[in-house]
Parts: sequence; structure tokens; C-alpha cells
Amino acid sequence: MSEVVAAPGVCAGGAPGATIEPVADGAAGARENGAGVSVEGAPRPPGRRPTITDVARQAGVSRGTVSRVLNDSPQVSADTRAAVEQAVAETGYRVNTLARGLRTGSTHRVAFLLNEGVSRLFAHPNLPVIVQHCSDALGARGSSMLLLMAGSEDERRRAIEFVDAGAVDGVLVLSWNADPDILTRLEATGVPTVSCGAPRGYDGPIAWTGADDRQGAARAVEHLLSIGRRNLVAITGTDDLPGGDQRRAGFLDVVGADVDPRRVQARPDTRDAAEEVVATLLADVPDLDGMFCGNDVMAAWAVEALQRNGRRVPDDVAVVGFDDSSAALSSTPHLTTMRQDFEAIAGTMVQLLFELLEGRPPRSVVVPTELVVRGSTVG
Amino acid sequence: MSEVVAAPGVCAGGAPGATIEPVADGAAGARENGAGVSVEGAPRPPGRRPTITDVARQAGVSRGTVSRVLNDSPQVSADTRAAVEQAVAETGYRVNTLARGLRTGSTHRVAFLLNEGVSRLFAHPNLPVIVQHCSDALGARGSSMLLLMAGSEDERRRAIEFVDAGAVDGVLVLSWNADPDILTRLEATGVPTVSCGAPRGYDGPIAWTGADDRQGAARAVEHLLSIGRRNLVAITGTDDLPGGDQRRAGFLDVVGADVDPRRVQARPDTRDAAEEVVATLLADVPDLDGMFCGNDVMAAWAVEALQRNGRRVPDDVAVVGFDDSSAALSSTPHLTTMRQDFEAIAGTMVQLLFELLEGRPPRSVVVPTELVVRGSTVG
DNA sequence: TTGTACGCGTTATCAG
DNA sequence: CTGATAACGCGTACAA
Repeated sequence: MSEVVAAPGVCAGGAPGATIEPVADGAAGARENGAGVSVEGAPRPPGRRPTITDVARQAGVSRGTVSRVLNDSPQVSADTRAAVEQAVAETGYRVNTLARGLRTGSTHRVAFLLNEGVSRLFAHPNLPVIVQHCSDALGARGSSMLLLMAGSEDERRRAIEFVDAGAVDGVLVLSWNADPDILTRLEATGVPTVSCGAPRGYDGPIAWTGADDRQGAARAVEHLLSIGRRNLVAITGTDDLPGGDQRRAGFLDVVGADVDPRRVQARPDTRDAAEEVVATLLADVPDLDGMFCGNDVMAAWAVEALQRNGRRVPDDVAVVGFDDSSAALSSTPHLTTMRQDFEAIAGTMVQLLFELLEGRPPRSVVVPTELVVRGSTVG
Repeated sequence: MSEVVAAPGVCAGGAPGATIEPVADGAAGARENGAGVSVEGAPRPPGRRPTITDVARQAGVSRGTVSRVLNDSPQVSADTRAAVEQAVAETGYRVNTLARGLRTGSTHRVAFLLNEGVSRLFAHPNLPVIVQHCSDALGARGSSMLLLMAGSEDERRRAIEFVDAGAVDGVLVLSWNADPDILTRLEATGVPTVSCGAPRGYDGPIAWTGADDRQGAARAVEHLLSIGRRNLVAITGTDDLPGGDQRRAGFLDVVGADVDPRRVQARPDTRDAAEEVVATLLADVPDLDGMFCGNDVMAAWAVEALQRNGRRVPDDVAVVGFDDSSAALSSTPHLTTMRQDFEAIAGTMVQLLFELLEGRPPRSVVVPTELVVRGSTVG
């Protein structure tokens, strides 16, 4: 096992020295013709993308007939259908959904408007999960999803304009921060919209769905009581976090609204805040034996902080989180938590949207949560 | 400080019992008319969105004139301009960018095609950063960004179809997994495309940009040598991770390609893999004193594993990562790392795309990295 | 300076 | 069963 030897300060080789390296032989802007292979008898003016007219000419039929074939109209003879399909293949034709949408008024596309900065997206493990499930649910219905990130006002303006332009059939919106304005602006576009989570500060008629934050939180607290804990405290998110106020309300529903306010702390979801609030709680409520946290990420940090302060989890303090996000399993011990059925929530969002698209009135649906018991409350 | 008392099993109140709750008084599908306020004299058939024709009628001019006003044509009198603008305000008219795009062939929209599952998005702290910076850079040029997540083949198909439909002017694509196919399919659409990171397994002419993975890795290793470490090992990503092979190559450039292969390990970026590979390395190279990791997340996990095995960082083992992602600062000690200038990379991607849109040939640009020295290599 | 007429690529209507 | 023809909403030569 010989020592590693090398000449420091010298890059041995390989890595290109120049930072700019033009790529060879691509004819300037001469976008290669669509169909990659086997285009034999298509003398169509190159550089232009084939239209329905080209196909019609190639097949020796009218544009209308081609359109009928493309849209699976039943009233078209097998012969002409075959001829058209061959012409489509030969020309490499692909439908221009822009023009189709202009004509039909429907795009089969849905925007997912994420009214948050991208940092939130990383901080909240469940956010990507919802987005993914929505994409799946929309795909199953033949629509594709366009993700619009709107963390800044500039992005918000552009996103609204996009929706406003008729580029999508509907909008799924996720807006945690207290910006009721975005819903107002969306409503002004007239495009059907479904909100993820109850809209706060906006009282117009709007379809929405979300977890039963309040009842779920109550259930979590009842669990703490059921295992004999009596000195309960809560760390909830600030009101701009999902379910912040509702989950706090659920805690109060069980312990009573007249509880010592020092037992109920609201904090932003940062590691430092978790550290600080645990210290505060341990000072104010030294004999605390049960803790409810507004989400798993905060719960995981709180567990770490408790352990650093010499408290054993769950022996000294039982901790329960919310979400059942990935953070619940990367914590030690694993977190007892209220599971949100993100797949159901996403499915419901899409369901509600399609109801709107069919002209039905907006509804709201609350999706139940489920208690998942793990090591942070029972040894 | 009284004990918390409550009746377990009973939800105290507030949370709605029914899971379905229809929203009131929204007239079924009767999307409220666009302009929120002050629409006085607009007797336009409701339910329909105002078109350029409505504005023309309202202003008492022709459609062409309205169009000229909308597009800031210089040859239009101040009077008519004012009249048109008033009519626009009165009718609540907003341009239909779909129709405009159909006519002009330009949409001022760009797709960011994320050829990854959403889980990757969460696992890699730098991914959202790139996406955000691209959105900003595009916004500065008047274009908006549409994020297309294509983790499954179904989503990929839909995304390609979207691009193919002429819905965007260009595409920024990020594809780490070895799927050269996606670039081939994008090329077939003829829509200008810029890849983030050198395309692997695809040799067509394509514009791309990325960090100088190889040279950066070499620089990192030289740093380890410069602080006196001689028994070096490397944990790089597998080839489907960004810069996997190139960063490994950079390591080999410095230590020599004939290094004991047991010193150079490739692993997927999971916590378990980090745990395992550190054990392996400690067994094979017990006197190792310097470690290069292909990214910060792996580096952070490796540091934890080293510490659990009784090695002090940096005293016994100096560790250097790559990316300067958020993981570098949430690790203890903070990680020495090669900083990627994500803002520059994103800016370059957008720059290259606009060059293509202007008809210039595809180029590739390598963005330099910078060594950031922190506690994991110097006490 | 403004109006007219046409075309972008598609679908829908109506004859035949 | 198929072929003209008219929209969809907009931009732009061309004419006035």
C-alpha cells in the first residue's frame, strides 16, 4: 500500500484548459429536420415543420379528413385512414397543440403554481411529494403539468400572465405564505383553480383540499395523553407555515384553550429556532414529558435538542410530529407522527379541478390523517 | 404550572366533522368576468373573454390599430393610443399569447426539463438553486420559465410533446441519469436546447455548460496534498450522478492513474452507502489521512461515519467535498469544498440559449470552480 | 396615420 | 364518408 505521490500545483492532464470551446460542424441554426430517420419521399420544403396541409397533400385528401383521422373520428373509411396515417409517418407530422388549443379552447395542460421561493421547496420534504402525485394524477387523465415557481413578485406576475393567456385549462395552487392576493388574481383570470390547503385571508368561492390539520393535531395530542403524559407542550409553525394555526388549534382543543401560553410556542421551521425554543420550554416547563410539533422537520430538530439537553426520548419526553415526511425516519428514534395521505390530497386536487372544468361548482374536501406510532413516543 | 387535563378520545371542537363541504353561492362555472373593478361601460357578452376585436369596437378603431398600440408601434397618434389604452382598461382585455405565439412563432417562454424523479430534487440541495437562478436569468430577459418534471417515461413523453408543440422557444435540460435518448428526442423537435452538464453518451452538436468537474476535483486533491496529507482516498458518485466520472478523473489526474483501486470508490449518494464505503476504506486503507468526496452530501455523511469510527476530522482525516451546497455548512465541522458558481452556470445556460435563438451555432462553456477552505481540512 | 386583407395551423359546420 | 369553408385571436404587409 504505497503512499500517494504527485506533483502539487500541477493539473496532471485531461481537463480542458480553455473555458470556452465552440462545438463543431453544427450548421448555424439549421435545426435538423424533424424526423430522425427513414424519411424517404418527403419533398417538403426543409426547415419548416410539416402541417396538416402537408399531410393532406401527401395523402391526396383534404385537411378536414386528416383532422378527422387525427381525432379518431368514427366516420372515416379504413382506406383513407390508412393513407393518412402513412402520410403522417412519411412527413413526420406532429400536431401543433398551440393551434389546436386556439381552436378548441382546451389545452390538456394544467399549471401547478408554487407560490413559494425555491428554498421552501428544499426545506419541506412533503412538497415535492405532492407535486409528483399531482403530476401523476393529471397524467392519468391525459393532461400534463407545468410547474410554475413564483417566489418573487416578478415571477408571480409572469405566472399569472401565463395562466391569463389561456395557456392552461386550470391551475393547482399551493400558497403557504399569507398572500391572499394570488387567489384574487387567479380568480380574475377566470381559469378554474384549486387550492392546496384552506385559503387563509381569502373568502371568495374557491375549491380547495387539504389534511384535517386541526383534528389530526388533536388526535396526536390524545395519543400523548393515552400513554400517560400529562405535562404537554407544543411547538407549532408560524402562521405562514402549512397548518400552522390549525394544528395549534387542534392542540388547544384537547388541552384546553386556557393552558399556560408558555406551553404553546410558534416558531419558523429553522434549526436555530428549534434549538432556542426547546431551551425556552425546558426552562419554563422543566417537568414536561410530552411534546407535539407542527411538522416532522421541527420534531426531528427538537428531538436532537432535547437529547443534547440530557433528556431521553421517549423515556423522559415523548415527541410526536406531523406529516410523516422523510424526516420522520431519518431521526433517531423514528418519529411518531400524523401521516398525511399526500397521494389522496393530490388526487383530490385533480378531481376537484376536473369537476370545475366540467362546470360543476367549487367544493372543498378535507382528507383525514392517520396516527403512526413509532419510537419517539413508545419505547 | 398546573397539569394539562383533558378528556382523551374527544375532539374538543372546531374541526369540521364532515369531510366534504360544498362551498356556497358560486354560480356553477360562471367564471366571474375578468376585470375586478370599475368596469362601467362594457356591454360585452359575459363569460367570454375580451378579444382584440372588442377593444377595437370599444375604441372605435380597427383591430390593426389596437394591435399596433399593443406592440408599441411608433406610428400611431397619441390620441388613438390613449383611446385604445382606455378601451383596453375598460374591457379588461389581456392579450392571448397563444394566438400571438401562433402568429409570431415566438412565445417568450422557456421550458426547464428536469429529467429526474422528484426524489432527486430533494436529495440534491443545489438543484433547486440552479432552477431558481435560471428562472431569474430568463425573467431578466423577459421570458418566463416552465418547469417540466420528467421522472417517468410517461412524463418524458408528455414533456417532449409539449416542447414539440411549439409551446416554448427553447429548452434548458438537466439530465443526470444516463439517458442520452432525451437529447436525441429533443433534437428531433428542432427546438433550441441547452444542456446543464456535459451530455454523456450523446455526441450530437448541442450547447451545454457546467462546472469544471475534473479540474475542480484536481484542485481539491492538491489542497489535501498541500496540507501534508499523503494517504488519500476518494468517494465519488456513480456515473449517473453529476460529475461522477469527471471528478473521479480529476482525483486520478493528481494521484496518478496507477493508484491502488481500493482507494477510489464509487457509490450512489445514500446515507447507507456512505456508511458502508467508509467502513470499507478504513479496513483497506487504515492509515488514510485525506478524503475527497464527489459531493458535499456524501462528504457530510462520510464525516459522520468517520467520527463514529473514532477518527477526528480534520486531525486524523481531512475531508473535502464538492458543490458548496447547504450540506457543507450543516455538517460539523463545516466542509472544505469546491464551490460551484450556480448563478454563473444558470446565467450561461440562458446566455447560450439566447445565442441559439439568434441563430448562432451551439457552444459549450465550462465554468470554473473555487476552493473554499473550512474546518474539515484545517483545524 | 389608419384601415383592409390575409395567414398562422387547427377544428367544426355544412353541403354533397 | 368526404371536401370546402369559416372561424379561433392575433400580427403585418399593403393600400388608402
